[in-house]
Amino acid sequence: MTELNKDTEGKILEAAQDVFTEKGMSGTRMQEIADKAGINKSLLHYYYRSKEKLFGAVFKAVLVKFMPKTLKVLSSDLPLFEKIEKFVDGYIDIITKHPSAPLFLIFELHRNPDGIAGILLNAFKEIGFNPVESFAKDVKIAKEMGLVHEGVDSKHLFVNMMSLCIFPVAARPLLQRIGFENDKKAYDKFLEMRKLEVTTFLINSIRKS
Amino acid sequence: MTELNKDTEGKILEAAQDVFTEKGMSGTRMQEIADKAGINKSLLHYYYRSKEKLFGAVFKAVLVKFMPKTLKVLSSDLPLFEKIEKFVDGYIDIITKHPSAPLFLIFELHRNPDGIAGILLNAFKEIGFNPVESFAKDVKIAKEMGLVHEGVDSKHLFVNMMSLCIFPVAARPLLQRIGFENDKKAYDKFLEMRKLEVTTFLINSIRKS
DNA sequence: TTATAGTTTAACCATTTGGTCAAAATTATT
DNA sequence: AATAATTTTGACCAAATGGTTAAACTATAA
Repeated sequence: MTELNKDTEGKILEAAQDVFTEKGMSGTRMQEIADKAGINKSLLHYYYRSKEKLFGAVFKAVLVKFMPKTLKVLSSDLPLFEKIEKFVDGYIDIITKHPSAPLFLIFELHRNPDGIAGILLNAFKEIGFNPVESFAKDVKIAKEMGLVHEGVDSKHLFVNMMSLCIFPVAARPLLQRIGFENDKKAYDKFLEMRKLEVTTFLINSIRKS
Repeated sequence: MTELNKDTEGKILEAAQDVFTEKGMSGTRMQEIADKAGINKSLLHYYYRSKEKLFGAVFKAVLVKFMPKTLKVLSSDLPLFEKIEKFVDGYIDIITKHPSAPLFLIFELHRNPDGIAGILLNAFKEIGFNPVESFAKDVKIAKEMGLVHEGVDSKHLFVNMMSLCIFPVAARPLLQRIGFENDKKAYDKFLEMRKLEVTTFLINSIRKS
């Protein structure tokens, strides 16, 4: 629990977030959430009518935790290289703090794509901002300024950036074992270094000259 | 079903693979596997004693499908750049053919890291080959030949390569929607192009001169 | 043909699980 | 203080689920 004094509804949502992001929708038991929140199982249904409703609330909450910071960077008018740097830095930070969140989002999206992707797309519509399109503009400008190769494809670049940030955290249980002898601290350090590594890696591969 | 005539045990394993990789351990119902295999639920327990045993068989089968091809490339004595090219090409191919497999592996590994990673590590031990270490040697040689920058870190490079191959397939339900208007063919094409894109992207970022 | 071993099925069982409900406890209102 | 509204609990329920078992079916060999 982040805060000590919280109303029941908040305590439930927080506990639910822990369990849902860790075990996914189908792996989560309402009883476990209740235990973690230190309350009776019936209370879950009192505040959130059903498991699905509670799941929806959690999913939204996780999105809200992730989107604002990252969108702020992406929608800023920083030049491309700085934007990449800021994004990578902030993104690796935030998913390191919530390591099970991205895998949770991806897995549940895979399970029920249309039902869940709707939430995301609506969020984009509401703020009238699509990160992919916005990124394409940035790349175009950088090309016109002669900073990046003409051959650079903005969509590939965007996907590359996301991949390089998310995958090493999502696949940590695997990677930490096959490449770091399961040394937690070593992997933490590795992730910290990745901020610079990924940034220079990305920029090196697109920079002209 | 790939083959028409299969013994019951094979039919079960194939159906189980479909359902498990799609929905994960906790989201899978034994009944659904039985239905998909066209047999009685009791038969599942006749051939594989329990759900966990069946899950274990599936997990191993998925590993076996992935490992050999990729390990063959990684353990070959091709020079670094060609090795990267061959690996990326083959890997994107195979995970495009089994799109839910990598997410399945990662998710289940996240759920029960020690229990499951053991299988993997044992597989490596058996063949006396660790892809990460082997890759480190290749990079070292390429450095000595003056082909790549001194600053290149082999572990980052390896993780980058895996990330760039796996994530775009694993997160397809999300990416296809936010960047490709949910156009399946467009995303297929995007993935196909990624083979070249990722290869040049990786090599550009490490090549000297 | 008949005995035998292996395969498949239907009926059942025990437990788990999401969910309900009425009563108790607590808090707010008059 | 008395009453009403809200919150919390424990007991309970129906459906789902992994698993068992005995019987039926099939193929094989003597």
